[in-house]
Amino acid sequence: MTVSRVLRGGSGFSDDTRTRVMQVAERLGYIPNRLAAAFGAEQASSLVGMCVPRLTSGLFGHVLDGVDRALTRLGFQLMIGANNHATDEEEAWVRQLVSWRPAGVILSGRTHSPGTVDLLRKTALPVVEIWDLTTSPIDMAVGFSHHDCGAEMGLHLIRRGRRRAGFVGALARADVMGAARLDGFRAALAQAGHPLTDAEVLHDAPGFYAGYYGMETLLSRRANLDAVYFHNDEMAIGGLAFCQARGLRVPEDIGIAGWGGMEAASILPRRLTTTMVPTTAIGKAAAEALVARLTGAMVPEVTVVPTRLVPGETV
Amino acid sequence: MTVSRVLRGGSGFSDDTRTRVMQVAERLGYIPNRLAAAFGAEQASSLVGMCVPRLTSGLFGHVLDGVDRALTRLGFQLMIGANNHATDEEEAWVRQLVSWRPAGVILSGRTHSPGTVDLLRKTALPVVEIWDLTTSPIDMAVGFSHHDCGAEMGLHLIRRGRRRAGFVGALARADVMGAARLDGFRAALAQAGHPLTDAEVLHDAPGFYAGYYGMETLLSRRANLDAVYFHNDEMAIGGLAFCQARGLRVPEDIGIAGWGGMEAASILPRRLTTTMVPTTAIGKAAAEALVARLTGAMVPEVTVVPTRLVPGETV
DNA sequence: AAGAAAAAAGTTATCGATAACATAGACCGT
DNA sequence: ACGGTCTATGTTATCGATAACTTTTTTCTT
Repeated sequence: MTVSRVLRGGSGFSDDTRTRVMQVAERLGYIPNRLAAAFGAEQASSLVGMCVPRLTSGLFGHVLDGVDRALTRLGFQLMIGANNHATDEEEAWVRQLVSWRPAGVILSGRTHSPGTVDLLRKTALPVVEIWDLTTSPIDMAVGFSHHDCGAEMGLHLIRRGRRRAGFVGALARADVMGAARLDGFRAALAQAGHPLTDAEVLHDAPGFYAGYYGMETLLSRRANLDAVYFHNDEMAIGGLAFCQARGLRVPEDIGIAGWGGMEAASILPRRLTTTMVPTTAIGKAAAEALVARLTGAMVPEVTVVPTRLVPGETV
Repeated sequence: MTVSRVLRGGSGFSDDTRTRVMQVAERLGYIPNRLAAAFGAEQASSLVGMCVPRLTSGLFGHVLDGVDRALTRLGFQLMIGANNHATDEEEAWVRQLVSWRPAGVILSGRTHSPGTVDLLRKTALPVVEIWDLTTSPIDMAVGFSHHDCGAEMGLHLIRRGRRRAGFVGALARADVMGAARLDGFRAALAQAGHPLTDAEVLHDAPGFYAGYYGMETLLSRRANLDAVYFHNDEMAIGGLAFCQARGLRVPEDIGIAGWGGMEAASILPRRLTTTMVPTTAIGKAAAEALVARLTGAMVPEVTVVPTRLVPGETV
């Protein structure tokens, strides 16, 4: 017990004892067994789980980074998983995670299987849902509205005089967040009296290639489009590449807009019109909300981290 | 014990008992406590730790993805950390990880603090070092030689008639792998009789901006360069953007080469000359080597996953 | 110096899964 | 019916940290 007290930095031991314990621990190369500590203790462990749609997404890399930095600073360890936009994969992962008795969980998105919600409610684990806001989170939510992002961009295109806008997405599986942007975009255009002309949604990873070929497909169907809103910046850059290859002038012949605020988007020959998403800030806020909840602090149910539409030179 | 046997799918129980156990487990929403299992058992847990330089790197995102997919399939959970290219941060992370008594560790790079190596040796944990090959790994290594990548690109530039080559890097902290590429590049050029003209190494994150401004700096010092090799593709694209902004023709006036095989690099107006790195394959191979070692199979100490120089249209 | 109070150190029980061992029951051939 | 063999089920001890409690030692007060 004295050793345990010293190593955890509590009180109830003399300086002399502390020194001796430290020396022996050092000499033996003693490494505490967190497994035993977490197992025995009634209280929360220092393990946090986080599930992202895909580990290869540039945006989520930054979110992960924000979460990891915050958690490391606060003395937590991060366990990650990917759900590939499938709620059943997420449920399988959450089930595994819960068996490790973590202190909390960070999920991405607002859509979860009933089993996942049930499980998390039953275990009463602190949960932060990030990325897409929901008004009734399982526990806490940190993010922004994808619907509003789409609507804002729709309005922006209208204001810039665009009248025949299209959309190119790559909603692999059920990427409901990309779909929410499309919904918002469509709604804003309709409200302005110039409804969405056409949408091409590929069943593919949302990368440069998908943008390139999605643009090609869309233009082959509707040659008279004057703007295209892409699922994300990578796809928009792919679309831009297609325009250059075809000799289409941007923004004179056609406007291009992306989403996500990829670094490359601001350094292209023409700065891409896009929406900046504060990825790292979201990760940081999510980690801090989780830890605050653990320490018993009051935490707002929903934290809005605003996005910012950046008018570039492509619309 | 009967319940434990049933849930782990062993033998020594009747079909009737299995059914009853399953039903009750289902009804109670029973979730096994892996903490207790991993704690009590002498044998390895189903936890694997992985440390990457930065979570925001596109390449490492793919490596993580490869590792995660393979481990999930094999029934393991992944704990991650970032070392920001600092061996002491890596050591701190490894120390935390080891206290969770994981089944194995995946580290990136061949450079580790003596404390890290000591700790891993002492705990006799299976270790896979990925990304940069070493001839004497702590335990196992999966990757390729960065030095060779640089040398190969040096030779390629020489063969394409380039005689005054420069290098632009962004070796944040101690990115020894980028430095290894520069070493190989420099050696190959020197051997061919046309030594490296100049190198600009920024202390910054290796992204588009750094490439753009690194190129600007390098050209302001040496206007007569006929080729520049970049730390990675993102920086090369940044450099390319600078050339376009300045009206420099690529590859006529100056050649540009990158590294990493970023997806965007193959869809740019001019396909970037770069080196493709089989990121996902490395992750998969690392995970499989680790698990093979755990099951007692013979595992080669060093697994070479070859890179491929892709001649594009920028040199 | 005696006794109270505080500080330091020690003891026991606990968490849940499971290895190792023990027992109960089923089924067999003779 | 009896021992032998096999299968199904049960019992005990264990892993390491630590909460809760007890005992020992030190310090302080009058």
